[in-house]
Amino acid sequence: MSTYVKKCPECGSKKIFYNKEKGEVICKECGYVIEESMVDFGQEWREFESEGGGGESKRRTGAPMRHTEYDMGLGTEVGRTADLSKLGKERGKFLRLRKWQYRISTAIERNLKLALAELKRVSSFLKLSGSVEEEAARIYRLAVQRGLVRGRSMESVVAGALYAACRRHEVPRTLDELSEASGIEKKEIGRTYRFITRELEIRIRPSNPADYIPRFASALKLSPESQSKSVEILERAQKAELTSGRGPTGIAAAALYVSALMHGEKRTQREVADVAGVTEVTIRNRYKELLDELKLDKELKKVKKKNS
DNA sequence: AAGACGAAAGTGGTTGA
DNA sequence: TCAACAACTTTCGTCTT
Repeated sequence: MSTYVKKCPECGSKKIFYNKEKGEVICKECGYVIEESMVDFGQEWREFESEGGGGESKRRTGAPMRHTEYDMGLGTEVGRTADLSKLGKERGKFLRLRKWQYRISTAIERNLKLALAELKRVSSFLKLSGSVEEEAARIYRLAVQRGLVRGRSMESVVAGALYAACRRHEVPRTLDELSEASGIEKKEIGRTYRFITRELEIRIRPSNPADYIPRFASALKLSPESQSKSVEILERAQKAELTSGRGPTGIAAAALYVSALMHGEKRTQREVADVAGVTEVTIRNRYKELLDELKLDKELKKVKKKNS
């Protein structure tokens, strides 16, 4: 998978700690800050209406900037109003230029229209929120501006942008889900995702296993109690340094599996594995680590006695 | 019979020389 | 650029419920 940190680049230690409040990833061994808080990609559009008083002066004219509109409501054109008769020799050049510009811009617009249509399709398939969709559109637009689409299919860049947007908004989807929704291979999405985030210098911190819990839990129809228990387990796992370098989905799946057991809502490893997009083996491994390190086996036995 | 468990070999990606 | 490596998967045999 993608960009969760495995080792400290400074001292090579694997003791890596993830501090959500500060948005930092720190090596416990040498204190090296591996990832700073992310670049501010805050929304361009803000609502000033509700503020009493001075709001009026700040308000923009015209429609809000929406990145999902294919040309943001703006457009550039080589002047139409120039007096052609004054141009003399330059006239031909001017017309050619205008034609060229027209061709290029319509080509870009067509591409953007297509891309945004695809983006909306995939995003509604995954039931993503509007703000994630906006973010993805922004990322895609940036990618186009930097010429990063060249040599890649438009669809894969869209998928990569969506994947990145989801993670920035801490509602991560798995590569498998993106792959299913977009019809692009997992590998390809991962590749373009890595490429565009590197080129655009979009910093994305390692995804937090807890972000996956709500979705997985509801897919498994687990009670809210099990769900919050699994989050608690995850917190303890982080403290025990069980999470760094591991696939976040596997850890989330194992935590859910245990907490379901503890609340008498047994799900098979296979069921959990399927919704989390990992194998039973991975769940078993994480599960075993959780029991060993967090002494959960005692709690489990208590529950078992209760039930018998 | 289904699910859980674990060993062994294979895959794709990262890292460090 | 290449080899070592860690995480994860696939496959399969055995044990448990």
